[in-house]
Amino acid sequence: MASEPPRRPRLEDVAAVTGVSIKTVSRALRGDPKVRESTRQRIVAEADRLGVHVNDVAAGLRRKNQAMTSIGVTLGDCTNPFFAPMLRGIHSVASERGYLVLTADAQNDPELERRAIRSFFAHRVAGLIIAPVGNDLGYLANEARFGSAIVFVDSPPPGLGESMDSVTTTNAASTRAGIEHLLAKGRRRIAYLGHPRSGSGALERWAGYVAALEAAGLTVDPGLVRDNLVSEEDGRRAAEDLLESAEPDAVFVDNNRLCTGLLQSGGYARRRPDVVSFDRFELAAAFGISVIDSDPYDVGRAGAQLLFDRLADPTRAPQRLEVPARLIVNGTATY
Amino acid sequence: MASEPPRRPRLEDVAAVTGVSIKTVSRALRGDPKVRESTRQRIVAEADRLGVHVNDVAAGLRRKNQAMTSIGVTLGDCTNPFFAPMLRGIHSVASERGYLVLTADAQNDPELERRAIRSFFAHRVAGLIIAPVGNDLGYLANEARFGSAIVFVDSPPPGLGESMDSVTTTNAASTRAGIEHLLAKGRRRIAYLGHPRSGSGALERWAGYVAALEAAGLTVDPGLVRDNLVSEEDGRRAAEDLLESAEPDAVFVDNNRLCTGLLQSGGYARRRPDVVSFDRFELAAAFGISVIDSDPYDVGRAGAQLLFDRLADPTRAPQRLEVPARLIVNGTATY
DNA sequence: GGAGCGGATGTCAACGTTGACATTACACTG
DNA sequence: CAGTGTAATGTCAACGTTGACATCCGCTCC
Repeated sequence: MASEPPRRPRLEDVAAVTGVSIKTVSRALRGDPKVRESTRQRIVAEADRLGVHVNDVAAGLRRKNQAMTSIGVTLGDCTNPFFAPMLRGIHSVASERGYLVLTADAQNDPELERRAIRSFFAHRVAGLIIAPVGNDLGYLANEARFGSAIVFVDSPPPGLGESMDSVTTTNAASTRAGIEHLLAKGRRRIAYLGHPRSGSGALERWAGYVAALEAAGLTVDPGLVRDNLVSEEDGRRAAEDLLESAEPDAVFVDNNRLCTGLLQSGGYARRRPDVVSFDRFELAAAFGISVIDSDPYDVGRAGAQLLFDRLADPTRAPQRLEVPARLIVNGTATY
Repeated sequence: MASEPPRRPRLEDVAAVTGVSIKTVSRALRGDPKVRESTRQRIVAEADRLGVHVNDVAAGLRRKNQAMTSIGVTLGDCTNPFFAPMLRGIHSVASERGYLVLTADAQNDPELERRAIRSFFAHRVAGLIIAPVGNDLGYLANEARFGSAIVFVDSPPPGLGESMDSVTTTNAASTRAGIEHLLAKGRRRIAYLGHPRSGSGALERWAGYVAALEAAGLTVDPGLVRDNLVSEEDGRRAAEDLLESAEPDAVFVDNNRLCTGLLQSGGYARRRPDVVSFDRFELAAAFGISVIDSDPYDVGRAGAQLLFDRLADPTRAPQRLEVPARLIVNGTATY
C-alpha cells in the first residue's frame, strides 16, 4: 500500500540518456558557455522531458560558503500592515536574482526572533533581512563573521553600533513636515498619540514633533501627549480621553494602528480634528486625513538591494539608507 | 584585504573537542536517546560554546526524500489583505513543528507562480501551500508523485480534479447568511459588487447571493449587479454609477478591495446604503458596515496542519476543509 | 566463567552536485 | 607532419551529515 514514492530524477539520468557525463549536464543546465550549443540544447530538452531540475540542496552544499540561493527575512510582527508591502519589495528584488525568500514572524518576541535567526543560519541562507524586535542583537556579530550578509530594515541594529547596513524611513524629517503642515493651517494645539519609545523609529518621530513645535516658537504641552500606546484599543481609549479633556485642534498619530483606534473613537466623530498619521492606509482618503507614506515597498526593495550588494562585495563600508516618506495631504496614493 | 571569512564550525569540531566521534555528536544534537545523558550535556555545552548548529542543508541531502525542513507558500497576490493573516497562521503551525516557510508572490501571474513552484522544488521543500492563480495546475500532478505534500488554500486546485487537499472558506453559505441579514432588515433592492467570476470563490459567493434572493421569493435584478471589477478604483466607479442609477437600498460587496472603493465613492457618503462586505477590515466598525470574516488566520493554520498530516501519512484520502466565515454585524472583531 | 544481552559508541559509505584538474579532439601554424 | 593552442568534455574527490551496520563494554544469568 504505502509504496515508496519514486526517486526524483537527477542529473545522472539526463547524462545516461544523452550519453554525456554528469558534469556536462551540470554545466549545460547552469548555462556554462563551455558547452557546445548543440549539446546544450539536447541536454536541456531531455532534462525538461524527464522533469529534472538541479537539486539546490546538493548544489548549496558544494558552494564555497555553503550558501543556499535564498535569503531570510524576520518580520517583527506580521500584524503590522507595514510589512506586507515591504515583503513584496523584498520579493521583487530577490526573484530578479533567482533567490527565494524565507520568512519568519517574530511576534514581537526577542526569543522567537533569535530562534528564527538560528534556523535561518541552519538552513544556510545567503543573507538576512531583519526588522529587529530584540534590543540586543550582539550575538549576530559572531554569525556575520562567517560571511553572511545582514541588513536591518525599519530600525537600525540595537547593540551593534554603526557596523551594519540598514534601511530606515525619514522618521524625524517627515514627522516634522507633517506637523509643519498642521501649523501652516493655523493649528496650535497639536496632540501626539504614540507607541512606546523603545525603537529608534518612535524616538525619531517624537523628535520631529518637538523640533517642529520649537521651530515655530511653541513648547510641548504634556497635556496634549498620550504615550506608550500599543493596541488599537489603547489608541481608541487614549483618543477618547485626549479629545474630551485637552481639546486639541489637531492630532499627530505615530502609526497606523493607533490611528485606526483614533478613528473609531466617539470623540473623533464628534470633533473631527485635523489628523496627520504616520503610515498610509487605504481609507485615509475616505476620512480625509493626511498620512505620511513611508513607502514600505521601497524600503523592502532597498533593503534587498543592499543585501545583494553586500553579498557581492563583503568589504564595502556599511551603508545607512533612508527612504524618504512623503506627506500625502487629505488622501492616499497607490503603489 | 578581502580575506576569506573563517569556516563555519561543524560537528567535527565539537567531536574533536569532546573526544567522541562525529556520529555521537550528531546523535546528541538531535536528541537521540541512545546517547548517555552526561555525554549529551558535554556535547551540547561545547556546541553552544563553539556556536555550532547542524547544517540543515547537508542533513537534508541525507534524508530519504532529500526534503528540507521547510515548506513553500505561493501567494497569489501579496497585495490582498487576506494573505497577511493567512501567512501568520501558516507560520504559527510551521514554527511549532520546526519548519521554516518559504514565500513567493505570484503577482497574479500564472507564469510566475509556475516558476516559484519550480524553485521550491529545486530547494526540496517538504511541502507546498498554494493559493492558486493559474487555471491549470496539472503539471503539479507529476511533482506530487515524488512525495511532496501539496495543499491548496483559498480556492481548490484548478485542473487537478478532487485529488488534492484544500482549505477554503464557506463562500456560498456565508454570503447567503449576509444577504439574509439584509433581507431580515427589510431590504429588497440588494446590489452586488463583484470581481471576475474566474476563481471558485467568486462563483460561490455569487451562488450564495442568488440562493438567498430566490429563497426569499425574489429574483436577481441585472440592473443591481456590477461585475468583473478588479481594482479599488473599479469598485469606486462602479459604486458611483450603481448608487445613482439603480437606487439600491443595500449593497453586498464581494471582497475587501472593492469595498474600499465603495466607501470612497461620493454616492456612498450621500446615500449610506446598508453594506455587507466579504472579508473583514479594520475600519468596518468606524463605518458601521457588516463584514463576513473569512478568518484567514484559521485558513492558514488549517492549511498548514493539513500539509503536515499529509506528510505524516501520504496515503490518506484527500481532504477538502471549509473554514466557517462569520457574519459580523456593524463592526469588527480582533484575532 | 562463558553465553547472552542491551546500551553506548564507532566506521563507512552515500546523498547529488560542483571545483580543480586531466584529457581529448581538432584546427591551425610553420 | 610534429607542435601548439583552445574548446569541449571527463574524472575524481569533496561538501557535512546520517543510515546501516559493526563493535565494544559491562552486566546478568545459569
